[in-house]
Amino acid sequence: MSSIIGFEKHDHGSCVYAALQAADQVCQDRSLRLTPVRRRTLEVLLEHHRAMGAYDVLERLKEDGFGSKPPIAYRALGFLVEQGLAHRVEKLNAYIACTHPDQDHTPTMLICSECNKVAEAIETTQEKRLSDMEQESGFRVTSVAIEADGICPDCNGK
Amino acid sequence: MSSIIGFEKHDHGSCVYAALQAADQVCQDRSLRLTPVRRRTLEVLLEHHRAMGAYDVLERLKEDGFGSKPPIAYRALGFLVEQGLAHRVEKLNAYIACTHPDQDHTPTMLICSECNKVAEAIETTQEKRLSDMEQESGFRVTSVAIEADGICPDCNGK
DNA sequence: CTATAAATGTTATGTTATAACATATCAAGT
DNA sequence: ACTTGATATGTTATAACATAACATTTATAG
Repeated sequence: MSSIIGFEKHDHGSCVYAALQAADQVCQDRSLRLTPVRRRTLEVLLEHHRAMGAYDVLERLKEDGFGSKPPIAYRALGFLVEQGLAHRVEKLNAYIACTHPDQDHTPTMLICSECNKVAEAIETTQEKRLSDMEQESGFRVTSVAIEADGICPDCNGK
Repeated sequence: MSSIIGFEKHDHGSCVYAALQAADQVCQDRSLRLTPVRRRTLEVLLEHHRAMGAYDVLERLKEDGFGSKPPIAYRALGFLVEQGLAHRVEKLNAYIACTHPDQDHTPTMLICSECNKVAEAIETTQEKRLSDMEQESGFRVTSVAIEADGICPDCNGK
């Protein structure tokens, strides 16, 4: 059983349902509000295992009668990302629903440069590394970026 | 001895000199031309261990009498990145000189969200991982993105 | 000394993102 | 219920990042 969700066939209906359930739970637990825009934004992202640009999301929201200006989408996406319900895919300047929002994790994104599909790998153990996942999923890696945000020693000292 | 270059004090003059030397070597080896714009672009990036936006680089190039339109900078940066002489920092939409252009490597970028300084960690062994580097460098990680480009199994099959 | 390829340069435009401010909605305390 | 303070939504305007398409120049091989 692979820990990589996105490439192989799966019951997408329940995949979506579970994600929305998880989102409700997360918000309840944290006393946050999964408002209509936010929920809709997540639904839109959940439709396919692809990253979507903020403007594409916005387009969809606009169709549904929500606001039509960039901040509408950026704020909803920002909320979802903050809460771990979605991830930002830096290499694509795009956003994707998280496939396992319950666990705290470092997302590892496998981005197909042909079809643009994106799968998210779960680091089940500390030992798992990309080459293993490559084996496991049949994804052929051409380049990797690892980027950590944080506070450097100098700034830490202050 | 740490494998992370950027945060701690070092002889920056020789650091720059070495990088330019390496660049000359790389281009010679590959029959590529380190033209004036390209070399100057690298020099500009090498001035500090920070990522620079393409437009900031462009500003500098313009001052030196090179072309003043975005493609000038993007092309030079693209060349440097392709040849492994610089890296693109996805989280910042910015570029930084590589601190060890000789070795083929997966860059791991440590980005300080306070001062914007960026250090590049070398994965000396397969075993090294971020938590170790954190220990070693005093960099406190708040979030990590691991992103792999490649070809997914579906596209691979075709 | 050409012919060809590579690199540089420009114009124009496309894409992604945020600051700043106005309005509406919610939730807690009275 | 009513006010208040916080949170969320919405708008305008603009900033920041990036590339397509084409013209011109410069290097290099024949």
